[in-house]
Amino acid sequence: MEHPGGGGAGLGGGNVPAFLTKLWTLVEDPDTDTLICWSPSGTSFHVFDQGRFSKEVLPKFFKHNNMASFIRQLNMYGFRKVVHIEQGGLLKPERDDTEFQHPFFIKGQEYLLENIKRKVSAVRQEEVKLSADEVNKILNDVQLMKGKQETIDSRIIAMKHENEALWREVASLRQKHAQQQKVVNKLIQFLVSLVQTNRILGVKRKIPLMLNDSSSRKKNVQHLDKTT
Amino acid sequence: MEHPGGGGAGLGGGNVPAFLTKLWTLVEDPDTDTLICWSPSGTSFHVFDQGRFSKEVLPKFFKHNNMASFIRQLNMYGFRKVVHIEQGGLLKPERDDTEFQHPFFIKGQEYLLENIKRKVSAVRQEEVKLSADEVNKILNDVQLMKGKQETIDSRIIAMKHENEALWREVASLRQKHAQQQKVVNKLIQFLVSLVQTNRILGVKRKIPLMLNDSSSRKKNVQHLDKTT
DNA sequence: GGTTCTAGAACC
DNA sequence: GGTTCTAGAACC
Repeated sequence: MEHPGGGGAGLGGGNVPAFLTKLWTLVEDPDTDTLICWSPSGTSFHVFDQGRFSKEVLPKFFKHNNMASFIRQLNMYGFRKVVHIEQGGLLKPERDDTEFQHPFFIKGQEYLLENIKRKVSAVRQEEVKLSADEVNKILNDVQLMKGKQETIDSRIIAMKHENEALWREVASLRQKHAQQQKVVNKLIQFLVSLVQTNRILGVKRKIPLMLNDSSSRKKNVQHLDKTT
Repeated sequence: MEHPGGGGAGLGGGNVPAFLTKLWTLVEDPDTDTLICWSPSGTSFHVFDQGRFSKEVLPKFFKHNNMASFIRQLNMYGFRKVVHIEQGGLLKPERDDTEFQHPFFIKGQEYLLENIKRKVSAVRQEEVKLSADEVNKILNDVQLMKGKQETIDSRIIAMKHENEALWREVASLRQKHAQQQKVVNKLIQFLVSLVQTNRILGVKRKIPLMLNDSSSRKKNVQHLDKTT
């Protein structure tokens, strides 16, 4: 069913595209050897006189008579034109001779045809399909992120400074507190001695102090001790 | 000097590319009318029998005898093939007839040739020339920046918390300091009254206090007052 | 998957 | 800018 075209060369096996089976038949056919045939080595084929070939041979196998369409198909299947080095204008006044080749199109190696794959259609792979507009959008985003990072960086620096100043103030306040505590202790010490003196003198007076009040919040900030 | 090819049709004026002057000459030349000539309306031209045309006419004007190269040049200059609707297989068994047209290629309007411009070479505009590899590199950079920003964000949050705790400790310490100051004041007040009492009793003693010492650093942290 | 017209790209 | 080989893309 997948074997259209009356090539009739007994091409079985794998699913070989119609173009390849037709091409094989075309090259093999001795009747058309004056226009299309294997090269002597069997690794390529020649087309002579494109004008006659396209008008007399192509229509028998394809739905057209254009050499360009034939070449397009060859390229689509990975065939490459064989380029010849200039022969310095020898005897032959240049015969109309075009040669094509494909690593899996070899005379006598019919089974290799299965390895010739048609190039995938041009439906883009989506991956690289980026318009200039989309690229600009990405670059714009990057620019925005750059700006945001600079903003954040300066904010971090400001916070760092604020933090350092706070640590200094905390240290200062703690020191101040310790100093005051010393003062308080000395005062109390002094008072005690004074009271003792006064007691000797018979003086009695109530002392309204709240010495324990200021040390009750100490636990709140213990986890802040600098460790860095 | 910029006028090669013996067109000789008296093409003066602007800098018309050689291909266009040659093409004009070719189409005008009555000797080649059986192979290439104006259409009856003069808005396009026909090529008959590509085989003979490419082998007999092209070499006389160009450095090749390939129809494909001729068509490539036509397309390069913006010519378009004129596609004909199928004539339902009338009398003519299809003559080898190809027609091309360009809005500025009009019979008798030679001066219009200057308006036909060769399409710019395929040297990419650099802007959209991005390989998948380069795109991936950019996307990778964006990803890295994203990660960096997340790191910074969490660091900012940590610093913010630390800062808030510090502000709380500063407030606490200030309050503690104020409390202590009250204590100290009360102690001093008490002492003063006590001393006065003692003076009455004839007691004399030197008081070794350093009350001014703890308030001398106050200016260091004045700029930290919270304003938010 | 086949056919057609046009364009890309390398080389000259 | 010209020539050549190959590919893109639309349409069938």
